[in-house]
Amino acid sequence: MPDHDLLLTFFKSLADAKRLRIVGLLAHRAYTVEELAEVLDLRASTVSHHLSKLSGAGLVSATVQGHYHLYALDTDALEAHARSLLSTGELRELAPIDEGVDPYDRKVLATFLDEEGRLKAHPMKRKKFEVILRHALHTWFDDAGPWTEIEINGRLKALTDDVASIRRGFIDHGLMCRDKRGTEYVKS
Amino acid sequence: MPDHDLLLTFFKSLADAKRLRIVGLLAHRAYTVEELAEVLDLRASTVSHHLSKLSGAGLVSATVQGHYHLYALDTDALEAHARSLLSTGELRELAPIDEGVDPYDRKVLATFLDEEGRLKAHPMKRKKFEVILRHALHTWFDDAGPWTEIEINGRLKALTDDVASIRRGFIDHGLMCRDKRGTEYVKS
DNA sequence: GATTTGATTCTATATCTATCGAAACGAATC
DNA sequence: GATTCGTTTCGATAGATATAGAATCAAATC
Repeated sequence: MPDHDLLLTFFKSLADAKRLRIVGLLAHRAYTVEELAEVLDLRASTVSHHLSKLSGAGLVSATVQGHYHLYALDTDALEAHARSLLSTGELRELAPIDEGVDPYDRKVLATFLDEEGRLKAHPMKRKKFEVILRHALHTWFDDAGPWTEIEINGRLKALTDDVASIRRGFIDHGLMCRDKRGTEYVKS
Repeated sequence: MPDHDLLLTFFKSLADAKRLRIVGLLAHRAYTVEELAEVLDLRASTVSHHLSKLSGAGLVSATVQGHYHLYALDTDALEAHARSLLSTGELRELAPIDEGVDPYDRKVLATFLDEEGRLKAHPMKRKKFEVILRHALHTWFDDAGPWTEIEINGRLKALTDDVASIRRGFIDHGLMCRDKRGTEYVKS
């Protein structure tokens, strides 16, 4: 799970009054589900739901003890997230911005990529397709290479399922070429 | 606004993917509403709504600049909240509980401790066992710690010969936790 | 003053989620 | 094995909220 989603589930898990109180209670000692239900004036099923959210964010964990499930706070996870809020550096990584990309390219990318950065449609115009190609090359092939076809396909999976079109595009548009034996690819 | 609600609005304000990205973007530089709308692919009115939430939590603030409203991140507010997550002490204040020996506890202690204050039997009920644990913690571990396992065993000898059960109970019930190296114990 | 531009407010809607009750489940007890 | 007890899962519902669009507002430009 990328950094962004990790932080998001973290915040979502704490964005509820009852769950905040649960964390507060668990900061004192471990509780069972029914104990929490009693204190919070909720049904056990509701508390269970809250605990599953907190546990999904890694904030609490249960140790099964015969009949009971003892829920305890994981203070380390809390600290880890808190620390990432203290550095603006980490915050910046939440929203990487493409410096150096010129306005036209940015516009094209915004049009053809969705929020996850996946290809929404194939640009018909050659010029726009090349913007996509350069973006892909810069994003997933920043190392020196060479790469096998399998390797290339694997990396491009993040962009689109139609990896072949992109791979062929790299060749056709002169951004990559094959080595002598034709088995491996390298940047031109 | 009490501590609890402050933290709640803080978490609610960040419990949204778009708002997290806004914070990430503002960590780079200040943005206007329409700039953000463009980048996030949202209407200006929606962005305005998000910014009002963030501003309600004190995370961003706008400086009016002629035509534009320049929104900037308030890193101090972020740090302040992050810091409160780092101390379990502050977390406990989220859910104050009434310490003090209540009648029920006294009854349990009378049942399971003999005249010398030694454990007559192991309570089967979890709740009663915890009464014993809290009593032991309060009686023999009033100092700050940390303690080695040997030290803990020594002190608990006054309570019972089966020191291991109690020591394990401290951990399982969230009253103590181990330090990083796992060699020493400290109150949670 | 009229117009334009950027931002906010208001209203409506579609999605999400907190909550409950019922059912299912697993472990301990009878 | 049947039962009980604590927990989780499922289905339904009511309340919250993210979003868009229209209307409003404020400042700058004409």
